[in-house]
Amino acid sequence: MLLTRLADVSREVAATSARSRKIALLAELFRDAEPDDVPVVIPYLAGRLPQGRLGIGWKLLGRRVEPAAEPSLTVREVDARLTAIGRVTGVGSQAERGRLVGALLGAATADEQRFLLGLITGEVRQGALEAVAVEGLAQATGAAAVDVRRAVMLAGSLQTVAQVLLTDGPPALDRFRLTVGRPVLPMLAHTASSVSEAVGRLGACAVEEKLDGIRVQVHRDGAEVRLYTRALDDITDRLPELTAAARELRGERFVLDGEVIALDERGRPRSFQETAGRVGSRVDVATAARAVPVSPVFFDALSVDGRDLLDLPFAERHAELARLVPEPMRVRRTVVAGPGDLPAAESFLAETLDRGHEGVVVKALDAPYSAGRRGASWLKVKPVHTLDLVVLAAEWGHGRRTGRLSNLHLGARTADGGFAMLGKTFKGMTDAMLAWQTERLQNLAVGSEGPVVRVRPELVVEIAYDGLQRSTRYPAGVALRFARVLRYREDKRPDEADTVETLLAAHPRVAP
DNA sequence: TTCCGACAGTGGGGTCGCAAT
DNA sequence: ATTGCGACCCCACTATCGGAA
Repeated sequence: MLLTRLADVSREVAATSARSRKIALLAELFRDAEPDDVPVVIPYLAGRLPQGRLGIGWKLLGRRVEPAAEPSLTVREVDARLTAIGRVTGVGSQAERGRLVGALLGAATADEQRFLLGLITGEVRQGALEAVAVEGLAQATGAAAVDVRRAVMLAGSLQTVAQVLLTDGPPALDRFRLTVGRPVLPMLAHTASSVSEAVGRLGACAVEEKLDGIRVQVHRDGAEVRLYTRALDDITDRLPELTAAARELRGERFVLDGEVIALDERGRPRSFQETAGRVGSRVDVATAARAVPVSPVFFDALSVDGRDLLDLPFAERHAELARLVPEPMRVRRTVVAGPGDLPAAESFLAETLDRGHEGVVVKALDAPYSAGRRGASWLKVKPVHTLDLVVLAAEWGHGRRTGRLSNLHLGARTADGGFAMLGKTFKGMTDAMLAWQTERLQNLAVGSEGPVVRVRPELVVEIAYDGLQRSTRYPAGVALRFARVLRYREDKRPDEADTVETLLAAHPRVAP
């Protein structure tokens, strides 16, 4: 199949807003793909490269390449050339990758270039990614969409499911079962604004500590242990203490879901930055492990001794977990019968925060494990802080925000009467707010550097954030975590905005 | 007819490791 | 030795479509 066909379909998918039409367009393309093209065509139309990331970003792609006049590239040729680019390493590799990718783009028409650039940078922006591709695949093969989706979650990969499905037909989907050693996409949580809202929605539920660490899926089959991240990257080699812990558990074969976190001598959580730095260290693991030891904390069991537990209610899965894993290695929790038990749930949240953790996850006791989905049966609750800050600058947006001033630079007042930048945010704005702030900020503009428009510090905005973190980038030595706009405060003058001093006083453990 | 779940898009800060400077 | 870049951790929120209620 020619690449130009994919570029055309992608453009058509982007041009239609109807999801059903996007699905139909993808289905038609998948039906036409030859078996050998399938492993490439399916991931491409789901917006991903089958070989994952190639070490090529915007900087290496910055130079414009003269497009070819006529399409000639086949998808298999493109795939082969990208695989070759991904294999280039060592001294001079950046220049060589740049040269190879330039040559590839030179063989592509303007339309094909747009499509390839989107794929390589991971930004296809066609309003259709994996979920729509799954539906398209189902439509192309006559399989039920739910069955295809389930197979993808269990295989952890759309591509392998697509190949089996297109070669052997819908009955072959039965082959995809939870297998020890093969990671499953983890279940995710929605957000609730309070424990009472969460318990009100779920009824009988478990209220569990939410630890600020890194999600980990642990597979053990006899002596063999494997560890996977939320995106299913294999991180076994980086966390020897987790492998050892898994070997000490009583079961021989299991799959557990949990969090890995660095704790101090008193058992209090260290900062997320320390945990993430440790889990990210992969060259000198022994040294990193001595400096920042980590602990596993489990909260779910997906498979035990050959039994697939995914469809069991959470209460039963947890009973299996409790049989297998001793209490210190399980997440702290309390079980409540419903809204009548609200005080117990709320005091559990308060105690959890006292212990230094970030909040709780409220989980329905009767819910199955919805692999790969943000099921409504897990609700996280975290305290939200707010500040009134001053807009120091704004950046022009991309995509659907093109032509709008989008990303705000936020400052708090300093002792000397100036402002210290604490971070940026693009979150929380409605289309109406974007239009309003674009107009308003342009009237306050005093200059610009690249995409950044500096403004007179006159506009006050109320910001929600999850906490402070240490920063080497910002002048106060701290940055806001997950900042988002709540509303503009036109009733406030900039000299009424919050100060760095009060912010640091509110977060004494983070203050430099 | 209205409501709501699921998706895609739009980016944020930090850290590590590798290659370039 | 330092800097720049890309990959991945963590993540919130709005707009939209289309099926559920």
